[in-house]
Amino acid sequence: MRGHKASILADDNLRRYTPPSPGNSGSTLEALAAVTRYRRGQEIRSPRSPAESWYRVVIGVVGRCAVRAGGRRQIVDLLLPGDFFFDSMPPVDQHCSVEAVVEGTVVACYSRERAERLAAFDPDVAHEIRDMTAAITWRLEEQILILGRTTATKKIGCFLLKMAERCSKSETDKNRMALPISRYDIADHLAISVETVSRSLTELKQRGAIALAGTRQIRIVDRAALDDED
Amino acid sequence: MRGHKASILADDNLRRYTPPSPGNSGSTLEALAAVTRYRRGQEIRSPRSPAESWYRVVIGVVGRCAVRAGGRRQIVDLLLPGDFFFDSMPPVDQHCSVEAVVEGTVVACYSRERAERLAAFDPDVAHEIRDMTAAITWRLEEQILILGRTTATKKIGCFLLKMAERCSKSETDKNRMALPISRYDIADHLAISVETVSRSLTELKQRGAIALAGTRQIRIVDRAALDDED
DNA sequence: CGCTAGCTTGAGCCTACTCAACACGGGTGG
DNA sequence: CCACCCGTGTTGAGTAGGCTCAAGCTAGCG
Repeated sequence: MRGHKASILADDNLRRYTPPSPGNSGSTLEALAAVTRYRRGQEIRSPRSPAESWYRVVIGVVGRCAVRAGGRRQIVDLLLPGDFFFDSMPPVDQHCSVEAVVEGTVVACYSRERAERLAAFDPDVAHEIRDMTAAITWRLEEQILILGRTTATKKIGCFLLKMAERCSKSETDKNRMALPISRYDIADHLAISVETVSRSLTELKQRGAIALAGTRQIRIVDRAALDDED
Repeated sequence: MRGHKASILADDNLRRYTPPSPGNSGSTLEALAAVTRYRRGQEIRSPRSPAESWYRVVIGVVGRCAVRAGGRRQIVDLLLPGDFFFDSMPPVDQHCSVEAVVEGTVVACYSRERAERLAAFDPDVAHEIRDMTAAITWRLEEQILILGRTTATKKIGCFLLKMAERCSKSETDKNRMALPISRYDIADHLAISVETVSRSLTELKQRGAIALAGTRQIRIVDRAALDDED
């Protein structure tokens, strides 16, 4: 994106699909990053300070969840390696948490206060921060569009396309994907029941839109059948 | 928000719909604002340049819509006076637009490029921009939580609470609200049919959760019955 | 070997969508 | 003025899709 200058927040060592930007010596902000490994289901918190922090997923999957009073969980935002997220202010009425969705998830944590101080000096850092908040907004809007679909099968199809897009960045086959999360997590993400997730997948398989190898290996056969509009 | 210092982007002059006067020795960014009035359903575009812009709703309601192939419209984000929004990159597969939802909507438009240049000099402006993007993120997440509700009545109830919160800022009665949009727009916002919107409202009325005076005047009677969790 | 977690499939019920009809109000034109 | 139309809102009947409850199935693991 911002070509010539090295990305300060996204260290090449940690980020997988970062645009090549060498020559970055003495990155101030990266030195502040605290990289932590989490077990599945473990809550993600700032290890150094309870204040607001910025995070970036390095390995695995992170879910920003809201737990309703009835015990139902909803994964508001699903974060893959390279994605940024913030400590969110908890909503007034429902409990909100951030947790690792897969085992061995690795997250880099930055101090928000110091990052903002750095941004005040370096306009490029400020611009980069805006880019990454734009990415957050973009993900959320896509999620709203998915949730607005009429049937569960369309939601699943759209979700699979989006996940394939995000999972297979800079990979050979954009139609092959190792689904990183369980059916239960998909259900909580799309606000449908697990049984319906399973039924929709088998329906898509029988319709010839996708092909399954095991439960997690998914190959997209007919893209048009997946984003099939109303 | 930011205490003693006056907000630069949200100047009271713009709230009163004052066209920017050239040579104004006041706020730099305010002078860049182009304030335009829109008819209902009219698409909102930058009047001065096709480049990316920042907008703020002054009067009325703005909807950021996605139109599917089947003709179904979805209002991804609903913006009330004081809310900011950006030109969004159109999604690849579905057409996206920004339009005035009520007649006589007034929108202030800023040059993104010049605002960013100003932000590079003034850290307070930069912080303010971050605050306003955080507000966008916050709205979208709330919308996802609403769409994740199980039944249409719960969606409507949650939506009413959110709207009452946003409509009656700095007003006397937080339980009384003049609903600014039609049932059809609510339906497109919550991804349910118009008939279901109407049915849910009558159900809430009969249940004693709300009281209706006409079709748009709504009084919230029992808040607990509206955000009733699963 | 039994246990558990993840996944699938079936049966019945309930919700929301669709189609349809009707009520109401504000316009416009005869 | 009334007649009419159109946009909005409400209500009803029938249908389709998703949820719940329940059972079974597989794989990994102590």
